[in-house]
Amino acid sequence: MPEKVANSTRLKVNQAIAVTGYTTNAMARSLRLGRSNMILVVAPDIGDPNFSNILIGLENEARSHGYGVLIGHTQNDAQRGLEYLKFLNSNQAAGLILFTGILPFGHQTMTARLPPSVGVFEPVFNGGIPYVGVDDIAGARKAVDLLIAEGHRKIAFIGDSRTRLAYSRRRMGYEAGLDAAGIGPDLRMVLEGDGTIESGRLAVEQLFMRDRLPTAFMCVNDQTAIGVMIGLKTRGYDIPEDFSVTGFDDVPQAVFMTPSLTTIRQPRTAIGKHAMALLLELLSDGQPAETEILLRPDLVVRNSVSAPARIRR
Amino acid sequence: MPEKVANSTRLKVNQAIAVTGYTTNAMARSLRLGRSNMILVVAPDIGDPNFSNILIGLENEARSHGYGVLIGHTQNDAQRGLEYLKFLNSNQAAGLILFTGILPFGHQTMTARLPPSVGVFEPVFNGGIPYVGVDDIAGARKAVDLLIAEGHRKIAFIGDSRTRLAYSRRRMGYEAGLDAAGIGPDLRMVLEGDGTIESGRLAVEQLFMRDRLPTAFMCVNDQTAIGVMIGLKTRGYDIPEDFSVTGFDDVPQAVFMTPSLTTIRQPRTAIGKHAMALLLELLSDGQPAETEILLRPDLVVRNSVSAPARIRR
DNA sequence: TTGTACGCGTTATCAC
DNA sequence: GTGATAACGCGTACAA
Repeated sequence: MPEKVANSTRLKVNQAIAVTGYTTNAMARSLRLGRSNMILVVAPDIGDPNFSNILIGLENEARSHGYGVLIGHTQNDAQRGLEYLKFLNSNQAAGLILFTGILPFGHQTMTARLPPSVGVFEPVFNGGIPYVGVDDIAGARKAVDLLIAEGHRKIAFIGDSRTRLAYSRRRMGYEAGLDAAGIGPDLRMVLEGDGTIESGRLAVEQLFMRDRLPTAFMCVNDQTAIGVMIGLKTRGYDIPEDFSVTGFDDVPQAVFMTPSLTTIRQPRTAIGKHAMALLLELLSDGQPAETEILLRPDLVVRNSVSAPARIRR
Repeated sequence: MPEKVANSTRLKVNQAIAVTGYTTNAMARSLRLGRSNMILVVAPDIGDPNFSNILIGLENEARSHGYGVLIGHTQNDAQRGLEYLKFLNSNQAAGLILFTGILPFGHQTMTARLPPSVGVFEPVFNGGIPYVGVDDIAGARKAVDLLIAEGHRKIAFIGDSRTRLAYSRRRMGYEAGLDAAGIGPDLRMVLEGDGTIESGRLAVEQLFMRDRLPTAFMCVNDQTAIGVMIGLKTRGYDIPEDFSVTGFDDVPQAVFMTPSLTTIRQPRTAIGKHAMALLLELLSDGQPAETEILLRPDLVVRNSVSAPARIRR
C-alpha cells in the first residue's frame, strides 16, 4: 500500500476490507505482474530419505517470503520432466530448484528456456546455474582420516561414479586422505556403484572374489553402506570387529542400524534454506551473488568403525 | 479445443502454435475460470517417514490430471497454518489435502471457508470432509492375532491416545483380538503415548516399575515400537527371545532394525493416489461419491515376534 | 492526494 | 463455423 494515501481514506479502506473480507486475488496479481509466487522443486525421487529435510528448509524459507513450493517428482523419466517444463512455460512458477545435477527435460533440455534456477547437491549439467551443496571433498576426507587414525591402511572406496559429480568428489577426498597418509592408491580397492543398497551388496561380493580384502569400507553414501553391511553380515562377519564401514549423508535410519553407522552428516535443512534464499535473491536482483555455496559436512562417530583386526580367511 | 472448428483452420492454428511456440498462460486461464490447477497439501511434518510415499501417490495422480501439488508444512503451528489459509483465500489452490485429522488454522478454523478438501489417515475434526485411510481396526487385529497365535496372553498396548482417532481405533482392534481369544482386558497393560520414539521408551520404563510384565508389546506405530525396542535393549533384554514387539505403518527403517520389525503395512502410495482421485472427483462433480475410503493394511512378518519365553525377573 | 482508464491472456457469449 | 467483444482483478500511469 503506497505511502501517499491520507489517513482518513486509509481508514475507510481498511474498514471496507474488514467488512467484505477482501483478499487480493493472486491470479490477477500474477497475471498483471507476469510472474507467479511459486517455486517449482523438481527431484528425481521425493521418497529419497535425503530429500525430505531439504524440502523443509526450502519450504520454510519460501513461505517466509510469500512464496509457495510446488513439487515435482520425475523418477528420472524425461516424459514427466516435460510436464513440469509446461508448468514453467505457462508461467506457473517463477523459479526452479533442481536436484542431483541434471536437467530433467529430456531432449528439450538444451533448448528449454528456464526461469532463474538453483541446483541442490551438485552443479547442474551444462552449467551456468548456481548451486548449494556440501563440501564433498572435505567430508570424504573426514571419513578417510578417521579410518586411517584408527589404523586402517587397506580402505576400499565403494560407489565411484563418473556421472555423479558429488560421488567423484567424495572419491577425490578419499584419495587425498590416502595420499596424505602416504598410502599409495590401489585401483582394485575402488568399486563402482550407483548409490543403492544393492550396489553395496554387489561390491562386497566382488571384493570377496579377489585375493586382497580391505579392512574398511568407505562408502559413497549411507545406502551403499547399508548394502555393504548387509553383505558383510550375510557372510557372517561382524562389524566393526572384522570390518569397519563408513557412510555419507547421515540418513535417518543410519542411527538405527546395528551397529549404528558412522557417517558424514549433510546439513540438509540448511542446504534447503540456502538454496531457496539464493533463488529468491536471483529473482529480485537478477544477478547471482555467488555461484556456489558449499556447506560444511560433519563427521558423526557411531559404532561401525574400530581398529582393524586380524581377518580370518 | 472446440469440436466445431473446420479442419483447415485447425491446421493453420496448429502451425501457428508450432512456429511461435505458444503455450497457454495458466495465470490468465485461472483468472478467467476463477479456479487454479493447484492442490494444497498441508501436513504437520513433511519429514515424517510416513509422509513421503503418500506424497508420491498424491503427486502422481495430480500430475496426470494436469494439477500441481503445493506443499505446506505446519509443524503444528497455527500461525503457519494461517499463512496457508491465505493461499486458499487468494484462489491459489482449488483443493486441499489434510493430514492427521486437524484443521491447522488455529482459531480461524471454525469460520474458515474451505475449498473441496480430503483428509488422509484420519477423518478431519468437525467432519463433513471425506477421507482416505487404512482400516486401523482390522490392521491392529492382524497384529494381536499374530501375537496370540504365537502363544502370548499378556500383551501390552503402547500408544493409546484420545486425540488421534487412528490410534484409538488401533486400540479397538487390540481389544477385539483379546476378546476373541477369551483374554480379559487389563487396563494396566494399556499405556498412553504420542507415537514418538521417546513415548515408546517411556512406556517400557513405566511397565518395569509395575509388578506385572507383558510378554509382548503391541505398539500403535513403528516409531513407538522403535522406542520400545531401544528401551528393552537398554535393559539388556533380547528381542524376540525375551519380549515380542510389533509396530504399525511399516516405515522404511522398520526393515533395518535389529531384529527387523514385524509390523502392519500401510499402502501409502495407494492412499495418496486415492485421496487425490477423490479430491479431483469432488472438484468436478461437486458431490463426494464416498465419504470414507478404507484400504486394507497387510501384516508384514519379520523377526521381532516369537513365542513367549520364561521371563527373568 | 484521489479518481479513472487501460491492458495483462484467457474463455464465454453472441451476432454473423 | 467464424470472428468480434466483454469480463475476470490487479497494477500502473496519468488526469483531475
